Amino acid sequence: MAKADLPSSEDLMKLDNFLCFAIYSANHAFTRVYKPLLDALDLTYPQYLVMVVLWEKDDQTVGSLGEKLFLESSTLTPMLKRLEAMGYIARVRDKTDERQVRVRLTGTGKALKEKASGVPLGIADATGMEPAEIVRLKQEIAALRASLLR
Amino acid sequence: MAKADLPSSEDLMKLDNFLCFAIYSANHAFTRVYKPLLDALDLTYPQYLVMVVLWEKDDQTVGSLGEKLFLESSTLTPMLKRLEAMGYIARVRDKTDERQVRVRLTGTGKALKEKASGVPLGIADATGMEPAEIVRLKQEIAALRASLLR
DNA sequence: TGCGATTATATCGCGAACGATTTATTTTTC
DNA sequence: GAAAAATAAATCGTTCGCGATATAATCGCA
Repeated sequence: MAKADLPSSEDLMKLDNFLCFAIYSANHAFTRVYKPLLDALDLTYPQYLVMVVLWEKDDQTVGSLGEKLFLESSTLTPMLKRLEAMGYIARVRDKTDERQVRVRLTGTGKALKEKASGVPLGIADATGMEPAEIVRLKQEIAALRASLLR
Repeated sequence: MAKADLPSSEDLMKLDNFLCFAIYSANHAFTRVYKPLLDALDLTYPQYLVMVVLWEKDDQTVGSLGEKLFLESSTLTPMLKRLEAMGYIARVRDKTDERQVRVRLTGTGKALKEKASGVPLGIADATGMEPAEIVRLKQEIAALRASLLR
């Protein structure tokens, strides 16, 4: 296949032409780049994403976190228990609707935000991309996600 | 933040501005889209990727598969055992170098390629993107992956 | 030749991630 | 106002994914 050509029908079955694999493997690559930065905070990459959502808006339900992160309660519940055991968050049943669990940052959890403040720039640096380029690519991929979930 | 602006320093900590999260969540979205298509083949999405690599070139070592898929032997070994148990592949020690395990398609495994032939178009369809656009985005993300792993 | 270093795969423990199901609570409906 | 439907989390079983380590085979070199 020449550089500018579209994949032929047999090329459709080659891994290197898979958009999904590019995303799959880029996701793993991100996880690796995050690892050393997050080790200092005692967070895994998915745990860090949860903390980012809570730093943005404290006191959210499990469902609300799940909507923002596209995760199920079956994934979040164990993760949140770990974050609670580490002392970063507290999980409390909502008094007015006992079905819901509200997730709140502890003092330690709030304080962690400062320690994490350098992470985004470290990551941006590792991408080797310009800020504007990052924003554009991010938007394209978010649009793709929306199409896939439609 | 206005649409065309770059993220300000406080915006850097917002999930919606994370390129990594766009990729992370798009990856999950792909997994969901693949699910119904792969159920018919009795394959998970990562197992399907392994089969794609083998359909492209049969008789590869675990290490060779790992290089192409960016996966460790600790991930591949159990996956390959499952594919073997399903009868799609065979795992045999290399006679000339007993450290290596060669992974080969069985007849059933080869035949599965036909059954899977419609999958790529089904996925392409779900992206809602034009072929040329898919190729371009795939290349950009592959380049990003390369930067991250540098 | 033989022994230390390297290489290839496997094993183990842990943390995601999901679908299916369960439990508990709230809301709806009759 | 009680039974039925809906909602929110949690639980369970399975699969991925990795790092650290183990095991086994091969290589390098004195």
